[in-house]
Amino acid sequence: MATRAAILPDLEQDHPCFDCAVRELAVCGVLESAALRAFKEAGPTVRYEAGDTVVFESDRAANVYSLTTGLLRLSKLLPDGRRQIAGFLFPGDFLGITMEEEHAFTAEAVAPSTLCKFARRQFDDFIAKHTALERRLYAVAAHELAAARQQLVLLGRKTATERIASFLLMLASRCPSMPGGDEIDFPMSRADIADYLGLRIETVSREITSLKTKRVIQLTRRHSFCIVDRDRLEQLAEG
Amino acid sequence: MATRAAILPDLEQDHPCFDCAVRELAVCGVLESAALRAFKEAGPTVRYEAGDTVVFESDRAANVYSLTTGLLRLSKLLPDGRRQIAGFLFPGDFLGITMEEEHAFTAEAVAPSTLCKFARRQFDDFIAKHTALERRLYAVAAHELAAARQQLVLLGRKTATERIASFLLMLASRCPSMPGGDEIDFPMSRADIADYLGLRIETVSREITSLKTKRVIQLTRRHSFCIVDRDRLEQLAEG
DNA sequence: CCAAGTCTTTGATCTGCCTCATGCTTGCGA
DNA sequence: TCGCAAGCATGAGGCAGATCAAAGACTTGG
Repeated sequence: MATRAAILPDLEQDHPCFDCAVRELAVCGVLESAALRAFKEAGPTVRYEAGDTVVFESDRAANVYSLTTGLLRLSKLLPDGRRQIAGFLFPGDFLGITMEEEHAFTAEAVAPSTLCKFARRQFDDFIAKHTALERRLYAVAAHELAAARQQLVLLGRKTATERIASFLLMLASRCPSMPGGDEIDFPMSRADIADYLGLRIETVSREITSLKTKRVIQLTRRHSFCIVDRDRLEQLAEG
Repeated sequence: MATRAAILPDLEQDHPCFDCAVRELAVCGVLESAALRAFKEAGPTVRYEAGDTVVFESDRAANVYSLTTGLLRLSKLLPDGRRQIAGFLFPGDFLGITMEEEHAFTAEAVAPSTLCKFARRQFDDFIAKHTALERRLYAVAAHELAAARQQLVLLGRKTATERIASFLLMLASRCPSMPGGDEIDFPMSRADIADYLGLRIETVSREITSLKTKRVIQLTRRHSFCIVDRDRLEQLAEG
């Protein structure tokens, strides 16, 4: 995905973006040194602790964000308390894909997170001048759309076992494991997983136990696991 | 949504776009007469009958389309035959939001449909020269993303009754009824509805019957209905 | 106008996941 | 180190929606 060199030649070593681990992944990845400097000047770096709300659904969409470290969840609450998590945002992901006045979903930090924050007005002015960024944003939106539609297949047609297996494979592809190790850390709770997969926490717990018993995965700690039999897991994910 | 006048002053009366009923709704809505002429020259109008496949998942995404009349469904098939419909495309909708090489979903005609077809290469060249179109495409992608995520809430957390009620309200807002009348026509079968809502056809049929019995809706013919008690229907859709 | 096929409705029964209940584990502050 | 709260696991039983079965209701073609 990211093909250019990790270090921009003309960027000062003390610039906040200089050692950003996700610049290539993020929307900023398409910007040259000068454009990147101007871009970063448009907004500060902000930090949220686990559980904090970054944006609330129906709030005016006054800002957009680029997640640099941590994990966010995008969720919606029904009047009676039922919750659906529409997706998780990983480092490099963009928060604020909309042309509407209000946010449609709540974004909360699942783990301590840092984000680059931009006023939407300034952000819009900026992309109008930088076509590459505009195209990148479209690519990101198209990619998110395909991912959301893929999740529709999971929620509409997959069994509990298939959902859990699919979820673990997604984690494996998105959560970086220790170099050399194959242990995958994930900060979300069983409740988050349940609300993402359209299940109840008891079912999530039972299915994970079942995969452990069948020696498909191994639970190292509560929030980390290893894939023991990847083929079998992929098989289980498809049905 | 569409704010400009319905008729472009400089467009010839015999131009295929002249009496296009959905030009304002479609991506073309942002183009001036000259740009629109150039745009339309880039691709022919094509027609598909009910059941025809417009694009197949995993096909190379060589073309993009703008739907002018009819109805399409976007679907995905699991290896064992389970099907999920990710969405329906109504006149004015755009088909081909992706930066990938391949289509992720199959698009089929639910009713006889006409589309403006564009080679993707030419389409990309064109949008690079017309910023307004590029922004409009981003707006469309963002809108579709929000709709898909809203559908995730339905599939993950709503009951069968809530799903059907939500679906009927969506139809009411998107299927134009006869002027003066409140009868809503929809061409999709019970199987399509079931695969869109993550239910079985028997459940769809039972829920529709139940709403009819409760005098919330009235079934005029198999593929058309009237909303008798809209407040109640909206109440049922939310839970 | 009728025959044959397809789509839809309705009924009876089954089952996967939910609900409710309880105990266990883990982490954290006193 | 202990105690307590929050999160997680596990068991028993229930229910919404699936599955199986069969009978209407349109549609199409001869």
